Amino acid sequence: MKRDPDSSKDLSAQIAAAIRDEIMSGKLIVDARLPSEAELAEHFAVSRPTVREALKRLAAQSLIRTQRGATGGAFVNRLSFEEAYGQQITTSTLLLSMNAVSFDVACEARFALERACAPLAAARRRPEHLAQMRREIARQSDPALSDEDFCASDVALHRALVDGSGNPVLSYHLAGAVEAMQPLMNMITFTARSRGAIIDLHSRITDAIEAQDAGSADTALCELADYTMTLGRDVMAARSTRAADHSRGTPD
Amino acid sequence: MKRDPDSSKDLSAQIAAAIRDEIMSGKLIVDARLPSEAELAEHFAVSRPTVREALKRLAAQSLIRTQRGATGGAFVNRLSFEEAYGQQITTSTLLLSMNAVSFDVACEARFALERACAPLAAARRRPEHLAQMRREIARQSDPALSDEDFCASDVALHRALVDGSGNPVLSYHLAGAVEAMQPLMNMITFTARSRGAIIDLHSRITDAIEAQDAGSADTALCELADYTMTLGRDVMAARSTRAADHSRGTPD
DNA sequence: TGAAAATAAATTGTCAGACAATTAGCTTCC
DNA sequence: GGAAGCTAATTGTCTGACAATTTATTTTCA
Repeated sequence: MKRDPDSSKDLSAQIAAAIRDEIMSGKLIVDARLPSEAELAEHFAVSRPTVREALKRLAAQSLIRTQRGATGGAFVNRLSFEEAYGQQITTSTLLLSMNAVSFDVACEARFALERACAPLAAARRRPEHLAQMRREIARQSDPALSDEDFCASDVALHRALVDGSGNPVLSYHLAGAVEAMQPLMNMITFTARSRGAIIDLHSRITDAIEAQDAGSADTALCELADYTMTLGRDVMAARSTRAADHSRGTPD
Repeated sequence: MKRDPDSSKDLSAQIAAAIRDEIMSGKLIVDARLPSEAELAEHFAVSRPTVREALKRLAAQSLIRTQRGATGGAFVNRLSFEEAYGQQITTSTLLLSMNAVSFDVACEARFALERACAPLAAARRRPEHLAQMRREIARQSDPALSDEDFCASDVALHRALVDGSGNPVLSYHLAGAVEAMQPLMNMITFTARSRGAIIDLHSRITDAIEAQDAGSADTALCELADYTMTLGRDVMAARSTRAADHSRGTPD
């Protein structure tokens, strides 16, 4: 375990990288205990605060966990699916919001991936997945629901569909794609008519999944993708029209 | 910007969470400068080392970057696709290696997602994507190539295919799925025969993408998925047979 | 006057040492 | 035997200091 001496990075970054390599290469296995902070400080010839900064970097990625007390220390953490979901969602959401990713591109990616899950979900969905989807459809049918909650329910329904594939790795990869769309969807104002259309498509998808009819599910998903993109384009068009009006001095 | 007072987490984790919320909610926009460490320490009523640990946590997730000097400080970082790829790959690789995910499950997820890219790639692939794929096929045809390099080239080919979809968000989501398979693929010993079969399928896929024939590309991808899973199952079978022999005391 | 050089100021990076809080294990006492 | 207390190890946090780096300002000199 050695840090790169002629690196331009911070000491704490170098040390974090050295330990990360040990973990990713399998030299440090799950639940293995790292040397104490004092020992690491001595080993790398740095001070304890510097070691601590390095450890916090690793903790931020859920690579280690720490425990106080006599038998405490830093331990290699088994990255759980839950933690991985969380990181996936954080990264995906920021990537989309910070890079001016167009609604169309994000939507295309999301539905392309979701369509990949549909056949598996149709084959393997279990009663709880169907129940979850029906529950969300019921929620969405409440006209008192705010646009934001409508989007949240939309996300929940789609995650249930993805989970129906019975492949946790697939669920993990899709988590970011589905959740990161929520902020973009929140820009849309859902009229009673558009809600009705979406709920109708959600019902068709759920019915198809229940009937294990992958073809119908795919068709409905494609229609939903088209419809969602249309809504997105309408918002963009309205926005640019308003901006143009503003620049010409037209009142609101 | 306030930290949760009755949280069981570390102070540095609470502060990191508070700042992360500000970034994710958009209150701190890209390139905005955070208060200096001394100011943050005063604001949160903690010491500077604690603030620094919090900032390192955020830096580990590429949420901020720091700069020394008079006009330096911590700035909200625009999460680039490159950085997001990296985090995606790290997380995916660890998730698979630490959770005893079966080869089949990981493989199924990967090919399901990749099949979702194929139609888009067939429609939009550009010459550089085809060239990259051909180049990797040529590399793979060299019998002197080690198994590890063969896998690396395999990953490179599939990433070129994914990038051919022309959707960077899709490429981002697939990066983890494709790259994280590499350690699992490395467990397989590729015979000349299996290499030939794989290269043949790679060629068919590339030809189909070049001909913009999404159907043929999908068929070849499915065959490749089946073949890869067969190889994986053979390895597992051989391994369990050997283990059983060992437990009965049979010599190697 | 203009440009180069020196200086000052602000900020992060690093260090040393200390004490608090927590936890496991051991010891002592009943 | 069990409960209470003590001890040791370890992480969590604080204080204060100095080094390194970068920008802005001032001074100096041609």
